Amino acid sequence: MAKAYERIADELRAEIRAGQLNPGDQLPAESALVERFGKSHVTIREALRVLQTEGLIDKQHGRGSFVRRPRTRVQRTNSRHQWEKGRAREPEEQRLQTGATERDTGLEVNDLVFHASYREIKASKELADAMGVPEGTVLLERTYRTRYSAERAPFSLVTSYLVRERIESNPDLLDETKEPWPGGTWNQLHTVGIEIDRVEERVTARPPTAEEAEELDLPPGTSVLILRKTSYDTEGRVADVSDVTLPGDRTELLFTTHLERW
Amino acid sequence: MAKAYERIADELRAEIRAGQLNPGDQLPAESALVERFGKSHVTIREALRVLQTEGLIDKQHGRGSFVRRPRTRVQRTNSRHQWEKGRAREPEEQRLQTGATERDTGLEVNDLVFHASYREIKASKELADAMGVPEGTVLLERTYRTRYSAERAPFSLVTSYLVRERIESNPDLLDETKEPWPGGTWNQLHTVGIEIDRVEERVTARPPTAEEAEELDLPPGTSVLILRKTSYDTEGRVADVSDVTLPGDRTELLFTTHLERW
DNA sequence: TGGCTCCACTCGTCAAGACCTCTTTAGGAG
DNA sequence: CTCCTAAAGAGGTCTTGACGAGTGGAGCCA
Repeated sequence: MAKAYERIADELRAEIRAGQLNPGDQLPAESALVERFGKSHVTIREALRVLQTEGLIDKQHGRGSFVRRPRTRVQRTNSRHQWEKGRAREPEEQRLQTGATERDTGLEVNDLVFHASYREIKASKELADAMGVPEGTVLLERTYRTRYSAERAPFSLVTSYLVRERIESNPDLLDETKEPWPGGTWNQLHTVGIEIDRVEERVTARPPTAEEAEELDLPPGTSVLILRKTSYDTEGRVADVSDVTLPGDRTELLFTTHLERW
Repeated sequence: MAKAYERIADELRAEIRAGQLNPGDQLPAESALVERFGKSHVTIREALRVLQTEGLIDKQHGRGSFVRRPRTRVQRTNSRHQWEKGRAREPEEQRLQTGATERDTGLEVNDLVFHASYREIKASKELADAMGVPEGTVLLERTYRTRYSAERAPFSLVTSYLVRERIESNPDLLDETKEPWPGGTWNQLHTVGIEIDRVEERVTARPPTAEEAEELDLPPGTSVLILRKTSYDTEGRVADVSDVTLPGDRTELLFTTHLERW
């Protein structure tokens, strides 16, 4: 004896998968489903909630429920790192002309970068471990969002960290009145003679927090990709660490690995 | 005038974040929360549902609600590809001794591979594009699960594809009575002289489908990582394609990118 | 024509209550 | 001492019913 709301969810899910209901199509109104399944309002809503958290439908207050349309994804590649490394030592005028590196189905776009905050913090245990420094070490923390030109919602929330001590030899970098972007973290590192040798990227996924859902404009039934990027210099020391939150329904990470010959 | 269930969810969420409630701790019973907030059963449940889909709490029928404990993650690296490439040409006895490649916090483990199905299919439009062959081309499809030694639930669902024609020169590979595993896809390719040159991995994230949640034993409030791995041979042709579904709460993908020197 | 209001239709929130199922434990039967 | 059972206490399902709130169109009015 299966539960009523599960049976209803199963039936509607099957209809969507079978193509009886196509992306963008409106589902019958809740009142119609009450009739059709002979169950109460609340039970019908429970069934729809299941489909919503699966990301199968979008519910719109006052309008109805609709089969969700797949979103076009912005691609973020690891080959960009090589490109960014080169860019980091270009003179400033030149850097300003080339944009950022996100691509959308082959189409290159600039992202607008919104600088939100730039401050000094003391490394927590977790961060200290990640950066290979003692707990309490002074770090520079930069937080920003990137926004896809055409879209309203940001497509990434970024927090990046540098060890203050390692870039102190260039006093410009510590001047808070100076906008540290554009140029980017690697450019800062370049100015103090640090060369990046390799990048490690750790990827996980989870549901968005309430704040992330708000900021990235994520409807129920979506996930976020969590990416921690760690750059190492040529001596094997951690050069910088970035935490990136990406909308799971609009992002594709592309990693290319070249293998050695036999 | 915020909605009651949101206020309640916010308050409980704040308590969890502040550490008043620690991972593993039991939340007050629903009946106690009804008292505390002066709201009805359904409203309290609605609030808890919010926290559940955020992955903050686990609800256990008959026991109570508990603050979710972070799960230990199994790491899947891209450096494994190089290792697997070498392994593909080892003699069979030797391959059987070395296990698979998942690692758990530095500890190497064998995964048990459960072979589920092996069959021939005709390439759909989508797959044909991915493999660079005409639609309808005959493919070999293999589906299996890997299971982490200590755990009950699988930690990946895999479907991989080969172009039949390209491995026909080794009739052993087409014998359905022969277990194609272990050895792996790349070993099959090796026996017909195909060498892998590079691997592209595309990663996205979304909520699990009902079936994935079932198979991977995923509680509400978790995501899955979707990984499509495409291998290219030394002539730039697609050698094989694999679709992998990974539990987002138990998996960390680690990609290392080496940069060229200045 | 343009703009406004009203209304029908949609989904959203909340209540109170009945009854079910699951877990745990205490206590009794063997 | 072990095993079983009953009961308490937890969450799960579902109903009926009442409002609240967003959307969009029909029709009125200036």
